[in-house]
Amino acid sequence: MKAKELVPIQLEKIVNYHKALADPTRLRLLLLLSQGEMHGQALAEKLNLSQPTVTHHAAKLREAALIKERRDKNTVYFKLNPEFISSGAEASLQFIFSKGARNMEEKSPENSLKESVLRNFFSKDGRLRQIPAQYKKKLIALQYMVEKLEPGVVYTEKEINEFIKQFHEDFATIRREFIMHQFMYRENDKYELNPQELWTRWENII
Amino acid sequence: MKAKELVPIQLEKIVNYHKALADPTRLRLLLLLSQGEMHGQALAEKLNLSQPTVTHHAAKLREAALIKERRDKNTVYFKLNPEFISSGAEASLQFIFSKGARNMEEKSPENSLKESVLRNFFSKDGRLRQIPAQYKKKLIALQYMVEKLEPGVVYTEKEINEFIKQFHEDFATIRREFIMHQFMYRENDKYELNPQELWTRWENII
DNA sequence: TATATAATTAGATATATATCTAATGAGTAT
DNA sequence: ATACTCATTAGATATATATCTAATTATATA
Repeated sequence: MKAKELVPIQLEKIVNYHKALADPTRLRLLLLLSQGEMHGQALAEKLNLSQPTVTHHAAKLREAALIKERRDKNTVYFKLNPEFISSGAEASLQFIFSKGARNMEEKSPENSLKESVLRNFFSKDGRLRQIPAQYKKKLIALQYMVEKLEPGVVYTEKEINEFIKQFHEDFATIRREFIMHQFMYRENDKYELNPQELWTRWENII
Repeated sequence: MKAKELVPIQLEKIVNYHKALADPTRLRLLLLLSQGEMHGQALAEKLNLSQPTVTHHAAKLREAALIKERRDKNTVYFKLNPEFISSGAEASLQFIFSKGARNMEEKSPENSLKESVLRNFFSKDGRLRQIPAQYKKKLIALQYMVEKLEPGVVYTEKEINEFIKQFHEDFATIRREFIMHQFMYRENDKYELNPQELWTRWENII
């Protein structure tokens, strides 16, 4: 747990899924929610926790997409997101048994390249120092950023610009690259992620 | 993470399963093992870790029954225990969706009773202060201890005695109780756990 | 017996995180 | 406006844990 390591997105997602479930309080919370919707106060009572602690756990579960929330007046109701609970389990099994990842070697050139690109072109706080000139490296950098967008969500151009500005000032160029290399799809100034299969390669998982 | 909480065994098992998978290094390790058996040194190299760190992770994975080991000369080979990997995932899904746990209430009398027995009859280091006289409480204490044994393992009488002595001096009485209440099965001074269904009740999970 | 190799244990250290209290924010109702 | 309620954020603290190096143990071989 010493150095802040650079963990590939897919791997990180699986880790977060399991982290979310690796705590007895959160499991109890989910078990409660399996009986139906419940709001924060009720959870705090039933679980014998303070409200802030419930908020804390809810945040973790939300990040792992294990629960959904809705707000009514000033009360927040939580409920399970069952789809994601099982799909996460499936994903991690697939990952471990590496179905379809036969031709993925731990130390393939792709991986060391990816590592070095992420290390060299991104600063510690996650900003892109400069857009790589070399084609392959540029793709790696683009993919790294685009993976932080939510699949299925329709973004406005403004939102995309803001998103890209997190990483680099030149949002116009990068936005164009996103489209050009098929990471995203545009219609009437609305942007959406293309299906991952279009741009993910198994080689990049580890 | 403040007070050392008393976590029921089944819940703890699911937590440990997910903890084991909640670390990128361990996932990489499993992914490597999915290609086949590998020994410690090789893992250390491939993962860029020191040998002690590999031992550390291997221990976690072994505790969660995710890998198996065999020793040849002075080399230890690790391999996946695929059965457990998927059964753990299944168990946790079952748990969360609490199939068959309909009649389990968070604050059922059973649970508060269990909690109070565990709190009052076991000291902080896990020893049994005294054998509860009351039937229901005695069962709870016995179950708590017996759950620390490994299913499927055949123990000698001596081993069972040693095991019980961890908790209480009077191993003879407790050993007899184990048999009497169907927690264990004996033949020719060999002891084995009975199938859990025989003595676990869903009410006791939370 | 002495030496070599692999693994584990012990101990140190830095990071992560579960929990609390106190303060702040958000929304409603009087 | 004021007070009330639920939720979140900030900050503090204790525990857990991932990693390393050094020391020890286990097994094999010369």
